[in-house]
Amino acid sequence: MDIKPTESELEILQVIWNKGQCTVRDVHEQLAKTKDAGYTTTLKLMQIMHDKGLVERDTTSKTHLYKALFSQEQAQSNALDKILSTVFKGSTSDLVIQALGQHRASADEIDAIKNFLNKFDQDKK
Amino acid sequence: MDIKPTESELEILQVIWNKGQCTVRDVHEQLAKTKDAGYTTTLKLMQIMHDKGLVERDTTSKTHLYKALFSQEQAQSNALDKILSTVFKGSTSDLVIQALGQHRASADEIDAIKNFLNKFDQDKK
DNA sequence: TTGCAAATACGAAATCTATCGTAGATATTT
DNA sequence: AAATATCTACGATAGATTTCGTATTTGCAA
Repeated sequence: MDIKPTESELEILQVIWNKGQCTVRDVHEQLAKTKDAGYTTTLKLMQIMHDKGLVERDTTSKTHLYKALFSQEQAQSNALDKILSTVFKGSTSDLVIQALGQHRASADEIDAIKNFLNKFDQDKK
Repeated sequence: MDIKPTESELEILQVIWNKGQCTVRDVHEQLAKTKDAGYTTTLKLMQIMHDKGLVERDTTSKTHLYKALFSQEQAQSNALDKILSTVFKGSTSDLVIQALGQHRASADEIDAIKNFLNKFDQDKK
């Protein structure tokens, strides 16, 4: 998959990832909470996303149902690659440390990370 | 500062961050290593960046000198905020774990992160 | 079945971004 | 001083992205 969602497409994908399955109206109403764009704008974007293969849709009933074909994991991976190379000079540790410093993580989260690091160490041996 | 650098602008900022101070030619020659765009393209972009307030410039001599007004730290912070909200559902630990899993970190880097986490714990008490 | 509401399809305009050509200004070299 | 090289200024274009208006289709209700 060598297709990169645009900014607006990512916004839409977010909604779809959350609900699992969406109509255009679902997406549009969610977006309308923070943004204001017309309904047909959202529709058009979702049609384009379908053309690009970012989503699939079920057209059996009048109101189409969209599902994501582009996974959140893929988006995460792409996003990390990009900011690592553009603003972190490729330093993963810089990124991690800054992320932790900037956004209060809960004790549970910290534990999760520590566990991960320990497991990581073991794998290396 | 509510100005968001574009992709190309970030490429240019990277060069400026590294050198601290740049002429258009400096930037252009650096970019030319990986890309090919005309000199005036780089010039134009840097002029736009100046209009936007992303950089300042010293115009006392014929060849202008550019400095960044938008810091790398700021770019990092923005980038993290953005991908956290768009693709990581706000979960810092997901982001961190994925970053570490995806990009091999050196032992030193891992240590640095562990130290940071420990220090973090202490601060909380 | 007729009319209405809600959905899709589609073209086109409006923006934004990046690229480049050309003109004019400023230094440098011969 | 004249020619040459280098730089900035600036407008115009091309391409990508986003937005929207209008037409058409579909289902439902009166």
